[in-house]
Amino acid sequence: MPKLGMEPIRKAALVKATIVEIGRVGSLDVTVSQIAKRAGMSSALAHHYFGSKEEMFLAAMRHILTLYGAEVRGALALAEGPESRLRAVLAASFSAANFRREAVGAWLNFWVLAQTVPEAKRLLKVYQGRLRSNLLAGLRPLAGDRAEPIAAGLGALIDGLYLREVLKSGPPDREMAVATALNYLNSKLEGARP
Amino acid sequence: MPKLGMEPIRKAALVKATIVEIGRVGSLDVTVSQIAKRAGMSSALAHHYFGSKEEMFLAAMRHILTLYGAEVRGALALAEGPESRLRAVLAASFSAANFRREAVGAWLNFWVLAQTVPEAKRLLKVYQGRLRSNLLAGLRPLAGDRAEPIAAGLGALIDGLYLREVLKSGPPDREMAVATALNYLNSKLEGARP
DNA sequence: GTTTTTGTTGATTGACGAGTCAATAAACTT
DNA sequence: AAGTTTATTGACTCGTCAATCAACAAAAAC
Repeated sequence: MPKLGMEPIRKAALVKATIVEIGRVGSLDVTVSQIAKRAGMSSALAHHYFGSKEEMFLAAMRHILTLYGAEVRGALALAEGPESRLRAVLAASFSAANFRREAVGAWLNFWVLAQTVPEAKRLLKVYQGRLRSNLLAGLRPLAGDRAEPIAAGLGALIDGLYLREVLKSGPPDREMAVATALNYLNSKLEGARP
Repeated sequence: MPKLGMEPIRKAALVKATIVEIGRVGSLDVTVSQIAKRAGMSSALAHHYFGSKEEMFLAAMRHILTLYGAEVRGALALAEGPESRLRAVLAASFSAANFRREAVGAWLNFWVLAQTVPEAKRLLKVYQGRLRSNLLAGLRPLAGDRAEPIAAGLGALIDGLYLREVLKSGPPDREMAVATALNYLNSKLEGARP
């Protein structure tokens, strides 16, 4: 029965299942068995491939971060000019894939994880750094010196919009989120233009 | 040895200890024993007064919310005119008491709790509603129709600034947080003034 | 064709933790 | 003084869960 080359497949399934389960349960109190079951294998196999629950969580974070990074890079590739680039970053941040309840719920819990697990903290900082530099690249041509604080504010605003999404009942409202962020951006940029 | 009328004292000690422990550990994975120990009693007594761990968490949330509400009300009482009121709300949100690592860490974890426990969700919504209406009261005279979206954005920004505080190493930077929020406010209001 | 590597799981271990209980004691009531 | 209420805890129950292990199966290597 055992086919070879299962490792990457199993790992991918586990990562996906981890995110789903965390999103579903709404906390990190997910058992390895739950995750493994959803991924269609025994909990022993999950341990076999990842060694520990924590490693599974970290792999899931890396995965989300990778997806997000790819999405941003893709959107950025099509954009021309600073304004369009900023818009691209926002669009990616609130894309259907990233802004769905499941992912947002997982995101929140990774934030909690970052309080305890240094590697998780590091990963979140990577995300923050990337977001910051993406925003700065677009902002500097438009706002010069004032780019820095604007980027900081916008970054916090994005995270805050994610946070609020968690509490909302009903379907995610990407429109609103993007509009709020763009709005912020515009009122900031108006001040710097003729 | 047993003095009477201990209930409120014990409960208060437990609530305080709950917040401290959640902030210290950085997650909701605190044992009742830890909390009780910090509050100077046996875990059995903690159960005696609160019945369950969840009730303790909720009491802790209510406590934080009460403190925050009192702080806002106090600041608001001294303020005159819409602008001053807005400033007061921001100052209270980032006051030394509310913006210390411990409280912020607990806050984040309550957000997680809200995903599972309806009463926690309700409490958080109360907070959001209060913040919203406080902001609106100050904003409407200054921005009219545009008050609504500005308040939504500002609310999310405040939550986002809290969130980012969690990841930061080093001491909390209230100055920066207030400045960022005020900055947001100003660029929003400029558009609405002559 | 035997050995090694890779995949897989059921069963088990060992720890830990929420909640309960019985027992003890001091204070208040009558 | 007898009875009741309030305070308090150590010991115990019961469940859960991460992690390990022994064993089995199939492919690959030799």
